[in-house]
Amino acid sequence: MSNKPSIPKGTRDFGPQEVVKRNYIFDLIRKAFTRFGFQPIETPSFENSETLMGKYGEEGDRLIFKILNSGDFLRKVTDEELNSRNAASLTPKISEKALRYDLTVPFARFVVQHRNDIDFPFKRYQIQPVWRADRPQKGRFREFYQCDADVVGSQSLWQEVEFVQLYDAVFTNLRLRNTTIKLNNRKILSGIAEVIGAEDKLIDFTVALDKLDKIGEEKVKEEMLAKGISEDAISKVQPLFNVTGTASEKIKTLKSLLSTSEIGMKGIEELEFIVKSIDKLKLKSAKLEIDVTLARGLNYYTGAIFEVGAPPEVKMGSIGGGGRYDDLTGIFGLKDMSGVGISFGLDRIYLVMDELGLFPETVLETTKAMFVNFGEKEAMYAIRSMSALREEGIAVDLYPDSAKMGKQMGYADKRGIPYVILAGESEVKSKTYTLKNMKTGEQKTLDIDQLVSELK
RNA sequence: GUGGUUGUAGCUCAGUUGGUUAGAGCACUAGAUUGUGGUUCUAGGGGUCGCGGGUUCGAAUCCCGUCUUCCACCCCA
Repeated sequence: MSNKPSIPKGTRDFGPQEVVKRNYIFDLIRKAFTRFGFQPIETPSFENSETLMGKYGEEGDRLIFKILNSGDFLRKVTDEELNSRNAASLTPKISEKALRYDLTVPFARFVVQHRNDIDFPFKRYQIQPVWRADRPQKGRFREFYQCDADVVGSQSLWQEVEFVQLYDAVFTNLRLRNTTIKLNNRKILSGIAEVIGAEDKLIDFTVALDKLDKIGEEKVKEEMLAKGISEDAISKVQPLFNVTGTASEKIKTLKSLLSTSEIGMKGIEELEFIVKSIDKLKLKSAKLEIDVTLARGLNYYTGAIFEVGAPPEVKMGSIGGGGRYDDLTGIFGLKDMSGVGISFGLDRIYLVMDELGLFPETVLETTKAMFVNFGEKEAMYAIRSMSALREEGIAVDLYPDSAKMGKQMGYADKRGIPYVILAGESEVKSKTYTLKNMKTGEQKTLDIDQLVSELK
């Protein structure tokens, strides 16, 4: 058993049932993207390292899977470089490619590279796997799918409004109720930092604030102090720790807190527009909630920030996120191209839906009916009949060997095939079929037209 | 990257302070049942106890290393 086969940690095999269920989610997301006017693109699994490196912060660089150069990749490395044992300086010399870490940065690269062929505003969607050299844990894998929709080339806040509706549409179609779309704005966070005079500590401040509902007010303050934010500054934003009530009450609190900050007020204005619009339009199953502690995500967000929380009865991190980035393509040399986008975490949505039993039973019924094999003549009759059924779009199968009935029935039962068709000597003679419903045990004799309409 | 946890049959797990030939349930195969599955009964196959090393007369059991699983932190979908 020393050669027991295995797969790398954080990766998974998917059996037929899992793939069918995953495809169910993929299909609904893809349909929603299409209905909202997005067009599909795909980018390579791996990019040039310089495209990815440095875009996700230091932490992100560590989590990017690097691909070793082909051939004699150590030839050009000097002894000195090798002996220095400095991974950061050695890595670019032996690895020039890396697996994509998300879909947003490759998309930015795509936009810049194809700018002359793209009609702006450009609405694209992309459903592909990404890889992170992370340590796996619940809902966290090293290979997972992201389903992204972004718009570039428009600063209109209607995009944000539409993205909230898109989230709502997808989760409603998945029958995933009680999701929470948390909304914040980077400008509000900048405004807060400005008010307390700690602009340079914006990241530290927001990272600490983000943990509020997890570790509590006291611990957050402790962390802020530890990061060098003054006690005076913290007390200035005391109201921030208790922003409660309705959306308009929250906005009111924020307005009084940030009245001196121009950027902060701009952020509130944007937030208010989105909230008021959604209020008029109404959501079907999701809940939109202002959350000023929402700060996670990539540093490139400059406006709205979204994050979707799973239904509260499931313990799971966020199942989606996104936001506006005014200058994403700037890093690739294309300035003033505002973008906004959202992402669905397919693998986590799957886990949540599985836990809540939200997959319709019918998704597993991939094959509708199976013919029992009675022998050569009968098999020919079955094959002929199957052609007709398949042309009608009905998925049917024939047990390949004329094994014992019990065995054939057991096979159909285990595969979850809902109907078995018995076509033996007498049926062949009378050009009929005995259709057995595996759930009820009920059987009836039908001709081909009746069979088609029964299985359709 | 830090801390903890896990690994015994295809699956879920027992296995005493180290002591003969490592067990159960489910699953699998065959039969009871020659045109009827999910229930039942009977019989059978299947494990160098994750891997490597050490201690010992003797290791699934103790020690070290390593890989893997799951969890928390960091960060994030």
